[in-house]
Amino acid sequence: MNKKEISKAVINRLPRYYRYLGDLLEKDVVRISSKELSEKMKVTASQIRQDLNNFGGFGQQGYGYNVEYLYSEISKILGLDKKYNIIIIGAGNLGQALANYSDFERRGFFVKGIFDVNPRLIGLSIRGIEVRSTDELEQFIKENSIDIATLTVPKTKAPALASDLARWGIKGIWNFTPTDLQVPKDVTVENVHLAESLMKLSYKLAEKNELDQPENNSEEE
Amino acid sequence: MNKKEISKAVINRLPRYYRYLGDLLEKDVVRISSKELSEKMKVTASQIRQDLNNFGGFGQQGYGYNVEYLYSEISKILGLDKKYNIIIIGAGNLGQALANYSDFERRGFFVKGIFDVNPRLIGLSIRGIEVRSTDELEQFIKENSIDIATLTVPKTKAPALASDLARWGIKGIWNFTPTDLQVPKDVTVENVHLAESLMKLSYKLAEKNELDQPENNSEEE
DNA sequence: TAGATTGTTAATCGATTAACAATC
DNA sequence: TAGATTGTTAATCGATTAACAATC
Repeated sequence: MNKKEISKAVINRLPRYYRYLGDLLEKDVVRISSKELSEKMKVTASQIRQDLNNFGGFGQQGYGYNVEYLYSEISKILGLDKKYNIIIIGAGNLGQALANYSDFERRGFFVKGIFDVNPRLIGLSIRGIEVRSTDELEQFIKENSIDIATLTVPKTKAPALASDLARWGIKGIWNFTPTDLQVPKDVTVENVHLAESLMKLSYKLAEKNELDQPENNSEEE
Repeated sequence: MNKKEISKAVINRLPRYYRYLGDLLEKDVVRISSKELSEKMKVTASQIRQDLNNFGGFGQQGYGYNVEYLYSEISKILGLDKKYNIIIIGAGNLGQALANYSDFERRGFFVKGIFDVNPRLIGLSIRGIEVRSTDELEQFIKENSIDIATLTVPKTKAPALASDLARWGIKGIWNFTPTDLQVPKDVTVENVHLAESLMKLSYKLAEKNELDQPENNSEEE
């Protein structure tokens, strides 16, 4: 039916290709071969060619890839040619930081609303966007055709909120809460688990430390 | 020499096990089998057993795993039994949000300093920690034996900063800038690429949309 | 045309799952 | 003891890398 499933590993690498191509574009690089790119990105040229060929033949034998063209093709693959209306739920520090991150708009993500339960935050203006009460969520989502909700609320509030959002027509959840949300299959969740990221760093540090130690390998004394 | 290399896939899953076990612990669950846990986490029981056995036999035949014990073992594996001194470089919105995220302290990560180049931010106090000038970085790192630096600075500043930090003895970098940092191999980098995360969400949304469309498969008209 | 480099098939490697003997 | 469930080996599956014919 539709082309064979793209593996998750490939999808995870796409934004990175996009970033490197953007950097090349800024430096006015016109063409690049999979070999050159592979050296910059520290992956194999083979992997780059395999990955890209999941989506089509974007290169030319004997030439390589045109940077601008490939950049724009990947941008389409990533859906960055579309516009998304997004809201941020939870106007705490992280929510505010995300609201202030104007870079998202360049990529087509427009912050239409910010919500919180805290009366002290409601009414506050962040980059010109007023913080609203979460009571208004349902109506706001429907009236402003919101596609994506960013969740920066306390963990305990997340599950109920996620199912409400799904019911109200949200199609994507950018989840910053440390939980795995249960949502209907027409809703997509992308997680940012900061605490887990920090733990991975901690693991790697601890691991290196062990290798350095003269290593006391004996069990009990 | 040392036990066989742990794969990256396993390490990435460890913090998630840790989170689920923490949740079970809060619910006063005493024991759990790989089967039960696998149903909660939506992975195979086999994978759980394989993953854990990379680090040792934490379970007991016929019984399963003691939640508290396993939790504490994983915590050690992740290096969460150690204390880390951390600084945040870049006191913008995201830096401030991270500084305010007190939860890190519970896991042994102590924010000792916050730094910025902006004179308007210097002197400001965040959770009782004064924002300092980046001029003081080298001295501060050495005097306070800082282990980890969190990078929430503009992309352009990141590469030079990373190599300075390595020189000054930082062992881990939690990198929020959209770049892959070049560091000596005794320094560990853990990336949080928010823009890339959002692009993955965007990809998944775009992909679903395509499947819904009646799919106009013809090339050009 | 000759040289370069892709697109793609085949080979290898690694990770996941299944199966089951060991054992609590 | 019988039942349950681990730890671990073997089988399968998928992803990465290598190789090379196609072709610009």
